[in-house]
Amino acid sequence: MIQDARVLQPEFVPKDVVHRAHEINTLTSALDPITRDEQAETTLLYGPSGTGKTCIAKHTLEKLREEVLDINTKYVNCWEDYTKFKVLYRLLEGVDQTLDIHRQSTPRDELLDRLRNYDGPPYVVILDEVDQLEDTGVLYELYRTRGITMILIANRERELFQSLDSRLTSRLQTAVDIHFDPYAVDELVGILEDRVRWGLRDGVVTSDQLQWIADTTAGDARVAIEVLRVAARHANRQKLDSITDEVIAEAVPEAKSEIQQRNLEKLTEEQQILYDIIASNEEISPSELYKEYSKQSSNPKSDRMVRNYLQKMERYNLVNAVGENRGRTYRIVS
DNA sequence: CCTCCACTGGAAGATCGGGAAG
DNA sequence: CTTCCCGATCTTCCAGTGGAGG
Repeated sequence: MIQDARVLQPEFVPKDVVHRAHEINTLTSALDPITRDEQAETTLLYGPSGTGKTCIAKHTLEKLREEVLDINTKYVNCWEDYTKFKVLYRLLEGVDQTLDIHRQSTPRDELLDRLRNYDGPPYVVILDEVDQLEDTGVLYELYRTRGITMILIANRERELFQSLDSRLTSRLQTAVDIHFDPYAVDELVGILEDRVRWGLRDGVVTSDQLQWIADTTAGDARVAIEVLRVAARHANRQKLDSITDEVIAEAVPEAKSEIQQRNLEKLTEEQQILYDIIASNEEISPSELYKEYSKQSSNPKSDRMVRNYLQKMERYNLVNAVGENRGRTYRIVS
């Protein structure tokens, strides 16, 4: 059934990307100055999840590496590395400058200084989920650092700019914007067909079935590929010769809940308590939520901290806050 | 209109835990 | 071992917002 499981993993970046030619071209020409050893403009990639932003950024950078001998690149996911320190640390990793960084011997701004002093080949960095940064001031610092070209990825343009440093906002007027729309059904089918061809044995899934998967996933390639992965895994376990309609029907909700589950697992114990309380109520007011939380937690944190947790859970898209001020209630994202 | 109050989120400082030096 | 320093986490304090009710 499964010949190469890697192509069904979420991080997989194909060698050949069939769609998004326009986006790739725009990004490629924005990065073109690098081939002449000149400074390239910052690029901003926007679009909902599963529209190929990360994939296209990585893919284009890979092509650039084939063309330019002397270049450093680095991918940083700001969701995982959301502090200024971690982002800078990752970037130094990309140029092998972290060897002797220890927390004690490293004064506060040493990391940035080191990046500034870096005078190697052009350094192109992808900062994914950049709106998740707790301190976006680091972007301004990086913007001012010669030799570093940034590719910034965010879900929504407006939300990104709200969180940005005003000094940076004005400078990004000249940045190259690339918008990503959800995939059309036939594009999504094409993407799935490629993955099937590379990763599964011939004939295990029909094109009608791929069409069906594409239809139910609303242009989100991440979810569509996850459905395919879950379906292949199920069929494999049940020792079937091919993926049946039944298997797909099961895989659709399961894939969606697996994606949700992965986010839930990132929550701390305290955050789990909050999530469970909200989940057991249709909606709940902040004060009631905190009262209940204090009762259930063996080591309750302050209400201010709980507000931080809830903010984080909102960003993970697990919890929804409806209304402002007095009227606000929290509920679970279904 | 004004006051009250539940709620938000920024700022500043305390505390925690880990790693390294003495 | 103790002491020191760091980032991360958490608390404390507080100004601001806007709806409810006089």
